Amino acid sequence: MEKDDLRIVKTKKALYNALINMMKEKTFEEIKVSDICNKALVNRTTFYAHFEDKYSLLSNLLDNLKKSFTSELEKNKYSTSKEYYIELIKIFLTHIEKERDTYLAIAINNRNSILTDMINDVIDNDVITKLKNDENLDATIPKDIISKFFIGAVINVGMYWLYNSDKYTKEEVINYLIELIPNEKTSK
Amino acid sequence: MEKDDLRIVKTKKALYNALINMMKEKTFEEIKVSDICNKALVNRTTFYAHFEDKYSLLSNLLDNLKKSFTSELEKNKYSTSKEYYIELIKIFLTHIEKERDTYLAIAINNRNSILTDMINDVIDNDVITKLKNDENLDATIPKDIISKFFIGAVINVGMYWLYNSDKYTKEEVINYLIELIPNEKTSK
DNA sequence: AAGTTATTAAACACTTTGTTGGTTATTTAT
DNA sequence: ATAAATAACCAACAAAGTGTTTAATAACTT
Repeated sequence: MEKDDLRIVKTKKALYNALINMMKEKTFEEIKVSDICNKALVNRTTFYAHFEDKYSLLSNLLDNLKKSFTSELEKNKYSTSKEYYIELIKIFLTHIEKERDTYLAIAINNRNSILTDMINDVIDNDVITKLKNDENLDATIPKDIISKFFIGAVINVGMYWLYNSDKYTKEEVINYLIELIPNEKTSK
Repeated sequence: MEKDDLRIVKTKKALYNALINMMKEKTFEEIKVSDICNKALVNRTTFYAHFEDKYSLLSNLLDNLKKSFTSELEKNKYSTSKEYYIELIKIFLTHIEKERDTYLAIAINNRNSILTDMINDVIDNDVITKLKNDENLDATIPKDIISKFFIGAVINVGMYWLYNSDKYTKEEVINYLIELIPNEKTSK
């Protein structure tokens, strides 16, 4: 076993944490590799043994986030589109609550669209097939548009909530979002 | 007059254009000041005579965009929230259509949240006061949440449309968005 | 057409990056 | 508990990019 070597696990974790904490105070671009290493108490040579550069460090961090989110999403087994969206909202908000520090770092650094891309990657196929089977939904609006609309709205509210966790509880935000998402045109 | 000196106008424009065109092919971080200058046929010393660094160049570019968008928005004199939103959507899509190159550069570089911030800056006060006077709107959902929801959704669809201008016309996208925005709870 | 000022060119110190070779310390597996 | 393996450390390095300065040249304004 190479990857489970405690030293590797320890240094990688230290580097991730250092990056997250610094991103809460500085722009990602202002952060130098040596800054990260100083904060993480890791030698710069060691950094380069594990990551190509700081971009690779950030991208690995986001990959981990994506994996964690994906695995949480797989529990969503609702089939109708409305129920599916509601469950997705709950899972997403719970996820960013759990990983608050990381998401704050991303939000402060204006990298929200990375999240948009990530969530698109994760749910797009899933959502589109779900929407296909949903008879209730208004057929005049293309599914890809609906998906973008929904994802953009939820992420933007989610990121806003990060800064205002004291203003609204998670449950409140979830309820607001559920009320706001486009209703099926059942009358049609 | 200093600022109207043709040489200044010309070099600044050349630098802006060079940046926009390079951002369509490269990451902003990969673009070096000397790259911009080479493409713009401007000496590097001249660059530093006008801008602190490349971040300042980008930020000035976005300021210009913001000014142009703001002045277009000022024509929106609708008072009810629904009408206001519809007009906002039209103005926004027309705006990104006009400035397609710049927005594409921003979108490709994952800097969409800069737009979110910009639009929030521009309309937030405006929208909130409009919503205050709107009796039809469901009072149980806070106005800031509605605003974030709406802005996130519209920007995400707008950015998606940039990549798919051949798939949907502007008018189609506008109509989809109008159908998707949260309806007033007139029944309440 | 004269005066002003932006642009250019070359050279500079400085910071950050990414790499290398040799040494020390930690972990794993026997 | 110890030996073998390998990760982390340290110092030094070349290369690339940044931002500034100086003096000469070119372009614009009135």
